[in-house]
Amino acid sequence: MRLATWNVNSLNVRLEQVLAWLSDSPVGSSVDVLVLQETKLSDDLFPFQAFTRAGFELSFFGQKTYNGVALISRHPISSVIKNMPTFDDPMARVISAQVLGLRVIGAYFPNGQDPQSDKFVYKMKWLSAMHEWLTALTLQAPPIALMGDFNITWDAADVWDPVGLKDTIHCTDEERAHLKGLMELGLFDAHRSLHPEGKLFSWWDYREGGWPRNKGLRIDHILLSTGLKDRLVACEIDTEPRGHERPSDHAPVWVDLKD
DNA sequence: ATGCCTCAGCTCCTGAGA
Repeated sequence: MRLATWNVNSLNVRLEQVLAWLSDSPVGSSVDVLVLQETKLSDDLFPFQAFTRAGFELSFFGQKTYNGVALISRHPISSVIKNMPTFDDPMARVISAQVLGLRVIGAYFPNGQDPQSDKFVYKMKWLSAMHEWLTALTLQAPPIALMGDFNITWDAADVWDPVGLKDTIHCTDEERAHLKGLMELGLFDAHRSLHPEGKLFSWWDYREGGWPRNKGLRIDHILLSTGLKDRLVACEIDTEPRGHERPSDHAPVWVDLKD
């Protein structure tokens, strides 16, 4: 089973790339469940039929201009939850469903903008809410895959310039404490567990030649229940789409789990 | 340089992203 996450930075702009990735690319054509972030589309404008015609089941939850998430599956999905039941959020950031025996969660964590800003305060509250919700979920039976754009690096190994970017957004101790706090719930970072050397990135700034110079961050993650550890066989970042014409600034991240 | 790109929209500039 292959699960993937991709922040597409506007599904309106990236629709053809997403469909082509799912149908033709070596990685995407084997994806069973894909979660998207930053679709930036209200539900009435979501290109629902483009996916159903291609044979997918899906659920989506969005708003105009900002945020917006979707869960796209080649298998039946059930028990869809939009946002976190315990957190009244005006922004469309979380979608989850039961699929292939897993609770798959696609999440667009807040950016936070600047550690001194109100948006950072919101990010911290949102992270506390995620911890609270996952505490309840992990007490229930199914294994969990929490995937998405976390907007947090784990440590220096996820940062192209850890000295220059020390204590900037995505790299503060406060954000990282929240991220590591999720591991107390029995989750682990699939990518790091297979790539302990780090320095592999999932996002590159559009500015300053971020992509050609490999000046990136690893902020898109797949966290799995520890019970899935024996089934994990691969976790990779598919950098190929980042080199497309009009690319998203994020690359897809995927895991393979044994049946 | 509080910028550098890219995207959306109360759209030809501005706010936000990360």
